[in-house]
Amino acid sequence: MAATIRDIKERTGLSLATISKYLNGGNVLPENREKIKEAIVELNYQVNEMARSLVTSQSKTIGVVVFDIANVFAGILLRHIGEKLRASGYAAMFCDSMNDPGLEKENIRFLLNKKVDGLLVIPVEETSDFLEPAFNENVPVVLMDRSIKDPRLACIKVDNHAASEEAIRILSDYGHRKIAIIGSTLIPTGRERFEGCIKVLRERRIEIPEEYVKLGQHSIEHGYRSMQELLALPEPPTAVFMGNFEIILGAVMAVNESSFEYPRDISLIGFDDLLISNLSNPRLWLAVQPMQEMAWKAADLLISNIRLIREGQDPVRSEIKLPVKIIPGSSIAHVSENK
Amino acid sequence: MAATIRDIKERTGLSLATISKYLNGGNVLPENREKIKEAIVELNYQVNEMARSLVTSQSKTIGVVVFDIANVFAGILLRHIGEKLRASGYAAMFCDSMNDPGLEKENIRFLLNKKVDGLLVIPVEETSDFLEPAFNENVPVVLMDRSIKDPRLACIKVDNHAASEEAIRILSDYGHRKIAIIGSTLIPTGRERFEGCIKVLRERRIEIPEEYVKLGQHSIEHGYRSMQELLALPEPPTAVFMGNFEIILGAVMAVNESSFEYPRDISLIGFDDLLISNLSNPRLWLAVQPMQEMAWKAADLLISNIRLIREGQDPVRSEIKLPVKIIPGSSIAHVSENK
DNA sequence: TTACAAAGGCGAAACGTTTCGCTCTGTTTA
DNA sequence: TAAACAGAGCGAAACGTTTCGCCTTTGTAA
Repeated sequence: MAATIRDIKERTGLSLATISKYLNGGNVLPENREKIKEAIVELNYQVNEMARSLVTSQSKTIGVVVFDIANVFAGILLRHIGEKLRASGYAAMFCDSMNDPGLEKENIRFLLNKKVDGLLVIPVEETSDFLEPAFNENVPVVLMDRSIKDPRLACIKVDNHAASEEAIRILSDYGHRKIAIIGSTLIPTGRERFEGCIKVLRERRIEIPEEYVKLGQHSIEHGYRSMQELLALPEPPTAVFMGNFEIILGAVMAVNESSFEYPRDISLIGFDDLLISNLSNPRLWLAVQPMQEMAWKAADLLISNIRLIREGQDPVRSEIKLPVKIIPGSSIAHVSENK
Repeated sequence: MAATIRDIKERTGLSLATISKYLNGGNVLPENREKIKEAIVELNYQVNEMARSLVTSQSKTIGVVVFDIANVFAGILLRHIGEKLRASGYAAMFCDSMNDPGLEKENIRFLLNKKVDGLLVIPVEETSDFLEPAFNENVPVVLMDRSIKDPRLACIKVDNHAASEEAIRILSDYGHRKIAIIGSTLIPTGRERFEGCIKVLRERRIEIPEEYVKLGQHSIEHGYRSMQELLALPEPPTAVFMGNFEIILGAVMAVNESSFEYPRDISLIGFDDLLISNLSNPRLWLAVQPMQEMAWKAADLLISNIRLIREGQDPVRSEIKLPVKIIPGSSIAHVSENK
């Protein structure tokens, strides 16, 4: 049905080798170049990527495995990944791990069978066992957002620790000493953020009572409930650090429903930009992650590692931590002495 | 490097044909079956899908094109699509159209070149021109959520019109006659919902002043601003219909920040479930879409059409409208006579 | 014991490219 | 003027499967 390179051969009288050379950008006499061009148009010829893949053993396809595809953070990352890969001629095959390590492992196998040239992963699992098949088949892997300790892995992430240190420092500089944290230690990024907070609180000798620490899921629900509980305390905090997008959403919802007003009664600073940055009123102080940069760097690194491996060289296994920018808002108030 | 079917041949003394038969579930003597199984394990053999694709001319890959991959609605649909395709041995290649018709058109071409077996599309464009290349190459297409008038297309969507009719009827049954609508006529689903509302309002002879109609983007921002404006009117509405998830998010945010309380001062009903359903307090009345059913039906239909085409039969081009369920909440109050 | 059918196995061709090593032609260099 | 060389083209092999038509074996019924 579809035209092949052989049909072009018939039509132009040239050899397969020459036509292939043309298709791959090699040197061909101007005269023949024209002939081939013409034949391609007339026959509506399209390269059969399957055949090409078979012989080059490159599928020009990247497997993308995300912890939760319905998550906004993941979605935005996916957008930028797709963009970048596409520009380099790669297609993206996605698999959703649904926060399930078992499924994640299956995803890797599935994609490896589909002969992806490389893997881009935002992992659920915290050890690298599930990536063993990829290592065995010499398929390069680049992690995003969440790193795993393994010398065979490269990772592009964000400096969560430094950013949350900075956030707490800001609250403290405004005079706050009753600081609560709503976050999660269930995932690595959450832990890093939490540890950053704690470090500065220790440094500045700010006590943090147990009831000011709200650790749970990175979910709207956790943000909402935690904020409600904090506001209901006999001695509520004067400032709250909110560990991610969903938590912010829930927590701000809770504040708005309550009799508290921010920043008058409570100061807020949060992690992740995404949608709400220019919407909430008053504007929130936010630690915003360089989503596009993270995605692009990861895609670039993966593609370059694929090339390196093909050329027999060693791939680059660096862990890169991108800086997080803190954007000022109007959600933090100075604390008067007596508070 | 990697083991091939030939290595298994060497090891077992069987022919390629027999081994292939085994791999594809054909009948093989128990004795040989064991031999092959053993060899596969020892050699760590994996079928090379590229070679298989070349000869069967099936890539076992579906192209999925979404209007905006960072959109929560799209994300949830993607999750269910991936799930279903996966279970049938198909991989999903995603492309993000970023709400850009030009990019959408490119996406189709790109995926067709990658030799996908079929296309699943939530379209940006409202005419089918951009799908012409798929029709030419006889690649089946199933639309989701948003239909396009073209006899060559199948579509699985939701009965937006009926659902919003129902929603307005409920508000009206509670006695409301000052009903505002925040929605969008920029996309087909938005228009269907809007028309459903209008139909019932007409039927029941409920006047709808211009300032009660807020049409814009399906965005948090539009919901937020519109609700603010509605509440600031000299004669604000007693009830508001909110056209989608993002609008609900923004609108509820605006209500919570205001001095209004729902349902006391204003009644609310919204379209789309997604995240907030069991969170907002008081609970919202919501029209929830059967996301999983929509995704699964679409994937099933596409796969079955792929089979039909391969067998030389005509694919099924139906447009299926799934019913939307309205889930009661506590966000609607009765209106007293004098209002 | 023969005949026959069914089951299982086999060799070879096919799928549509890329690539290696060779040849030919014409031009530059010493 | 001969030697060296670059540019362009070619034929054939290779990539790793599936599948077609044919052959062999085995078991069963007549």
